Amino acid sequence: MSEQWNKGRLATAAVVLPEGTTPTGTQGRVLHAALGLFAERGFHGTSIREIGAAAGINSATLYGYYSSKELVLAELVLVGHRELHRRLLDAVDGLTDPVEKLTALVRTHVFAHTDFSLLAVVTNSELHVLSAELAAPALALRAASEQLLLDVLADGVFDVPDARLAARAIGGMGQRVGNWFGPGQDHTREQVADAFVLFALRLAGVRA
Amino acid sequence: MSEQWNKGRLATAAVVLPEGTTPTGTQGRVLHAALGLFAERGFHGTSIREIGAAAGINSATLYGYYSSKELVLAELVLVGHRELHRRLLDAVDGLTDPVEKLTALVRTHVFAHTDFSLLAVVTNSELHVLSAELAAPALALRAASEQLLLDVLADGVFDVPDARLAARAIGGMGQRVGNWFGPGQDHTREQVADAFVLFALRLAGVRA
DNA sequence: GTCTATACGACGATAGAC
DNA sequence: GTCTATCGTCGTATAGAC
Repeated sequence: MSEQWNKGRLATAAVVLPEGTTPTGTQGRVLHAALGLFAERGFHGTSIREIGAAAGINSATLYGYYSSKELVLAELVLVGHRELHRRLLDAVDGLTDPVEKLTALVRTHVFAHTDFSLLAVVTNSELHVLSAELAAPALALRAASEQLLLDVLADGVFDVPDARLAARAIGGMGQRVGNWFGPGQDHTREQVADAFVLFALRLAGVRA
Repeated sequence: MSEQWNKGRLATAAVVLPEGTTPTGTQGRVLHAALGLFAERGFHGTSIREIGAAAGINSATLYGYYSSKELVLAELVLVGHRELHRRLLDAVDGLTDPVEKLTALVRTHVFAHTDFSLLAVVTNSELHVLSAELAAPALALRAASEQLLLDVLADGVFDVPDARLAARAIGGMGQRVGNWFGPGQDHTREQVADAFVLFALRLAGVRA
């Protein structure tokens, strides 16, 4: 499912959620509506009435699916973190060579941020709104994803002054992709991924 | 001026603004209060009453200094962009060697994000709230700062597949520093800057 | 400059009919 | 499942006294 949207803190991008693992029907429309609005205006900048209108239902009907606005955000944030973590796990599954692993992780990270840029923005920039209890599952997934990169970088094959700083640098450059990648921009997702893989390998001291 | 603060989307950091170029007295307290609250809860998550309380004045008194909440944010966003741009200009002033220029830019960029992490976070993540008119001056400064990096990277000495993608990558890794750097973390600002300079040089194809 | 008091619209959420 | 109607609260901003 997709829809064009006009944003503000990000490039124009389609409102897309991972398929198969997210609700369909009215509940799915609610999630998509909330995703677009949260990405554009932020959680506190979006009202329950606006979400309802964008989903084609009355705001009161929303409460049949989610008992608070915060729970809508919690679901989006969890979906985003789950999708990224699942993809990263799949990407390194079966690989043994550290360079191949780093390549796969960066490539996958970039694609997650190009293919689901709105979800990435919401997931990264609105998580802080959630209560500690609601944020916890997402934070655990985030820590696990970071550890995946950290383990690869600490493998010994690479030449970095500090694996944690290298992980922060690589993670940061990938995370920002969600803020600028979009249709009105002249690089393909593959070009970005290829370039960022090269950057990450060089950054980690791999000589081509 | 500084004060401890407890956040959520960023590490614990002091509420600091550049000195000399920002208001003092009550107006200064308003700006500092707003900076801490906007960083922690976001613009829409912060009320005029909370800003007043944190500044030690009644919310109505605020309107003697700023005629709307949006104008408070606009000033912070402008201060942040102005400070970064000024520092970047100073950093490369007089330099001719491209490698030295890139080194100075990255180092300065990192320091701006370690020394004014709250301002960096607000500046980068709440700018989208402003109307086009109020955002314009900050966006112009941002474009100028990006161009500074782009010009250096396009100098010919470096080996990158695409200077714009390299600039995005370097900018992204630096920008994220504001979200995790803080007192409760075991790297000094110099360690971060040294590491990120090395990363940026390698990324740009400079062999050490 | 700073306060108290207040206007008034928008907010999240609920009750109850269909 | 979805609606209309509404509750109580909190939002930004202003008026006017001191």
